[in-house]
Amino acid sequence: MSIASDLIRGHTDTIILARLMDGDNYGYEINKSIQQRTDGKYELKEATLYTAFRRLEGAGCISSYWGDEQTGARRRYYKITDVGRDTYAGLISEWARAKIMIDKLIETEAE
Amino acid sequence: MSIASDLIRGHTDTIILARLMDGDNYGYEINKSIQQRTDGKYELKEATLYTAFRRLEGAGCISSYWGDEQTGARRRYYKITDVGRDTYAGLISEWARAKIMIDKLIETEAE
DNA sequence: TAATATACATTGACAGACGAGGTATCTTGT
DNA sequence: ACAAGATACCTCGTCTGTCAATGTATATTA
Repeated sequence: MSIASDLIRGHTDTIILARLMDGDNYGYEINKSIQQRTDGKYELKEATLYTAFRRLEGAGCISSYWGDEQTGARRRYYKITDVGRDTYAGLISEWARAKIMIDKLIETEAE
Repeated sequence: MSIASDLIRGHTDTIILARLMDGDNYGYEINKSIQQRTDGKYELKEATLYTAFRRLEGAGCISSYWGDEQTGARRRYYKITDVGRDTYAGLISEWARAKIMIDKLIETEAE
C-alpha cells in the first residue's frame, strides 16, 4: 500500500537535501535512490522533483552544474551549499519535534 | 519554535477525528484541546478547521447537530460515524508506516 | 525499427492552508 | 453604562506545493 502524498508533503526538500548530503548527484539518480530506500513504495514525481530543485536553488540551498558525460543524456548535477547544510539540520530537528507533536495530537484519551 | 504547517498538512483530518473519537465535540473546544495537547505550540487556524469539518462531513466521516445551549453562542457539535472510525484507524496505521518511511528518506548514508 | 530506459523540463489544474473579514452572544473591568 | 475581550460560528480569495500531461533528446535492447 502506498503512502498519501500529503503525508510526505513538506518533506520533499528534506529528502532531496539528505541525498545531496551524501554527495553531488543528479535528478534522475536521486529519484532512483529514493525509490530504492523505500522498496518502491515511494517516488517523487518528476514535476515535483524539478520544482523542488528550482525552489532549493532559489533559496541558495543547492547549486547546479552540467555533467561532462561524453555519451548518453546530459545530466544536471546538484551540490548542497553551506546554507543547504544548515537548512537540512534545521529541518531534521523540526521533524523530530513534529513527530512527537503529531503523535500527541492523533492519540485518543487513555481509557 | 513552531512547526511548519506543511509538516502537519495531511494530518488535519486525523487530528480532528482523534478528538471526536473521545466523544462529540464542537469546533472551538476541539481547537482548544489541540492547543492544550501541544502546550500552545500548535493550533488549527479557524479557516482550516472549518474547511476540514466540511470535508469530513462530505466524506461521511462525521455528522453534525446544533447544541441546545440556553445561553452563550450557539455550538455546532460533531459526531464521528462508523465510516469516520474506519478512516481514523486507516490513517493511524498509514502514519505509522509513513513515519518509518520518512525517517529512511531523510537519513544520510552511514559513515 | 520499435520499444524502453535514461535524463531533462514546463504548463495548467487542483487541493489544502490560512489571512482577512464578517456575524452574534456573553462576561468582565472601569 | 460601555468598552474590551472571550466564546463561537462562517466564507472568500490567495498562495503554495503536488502532479498529470506533454515535450525534448540520446542510448540500449528486443
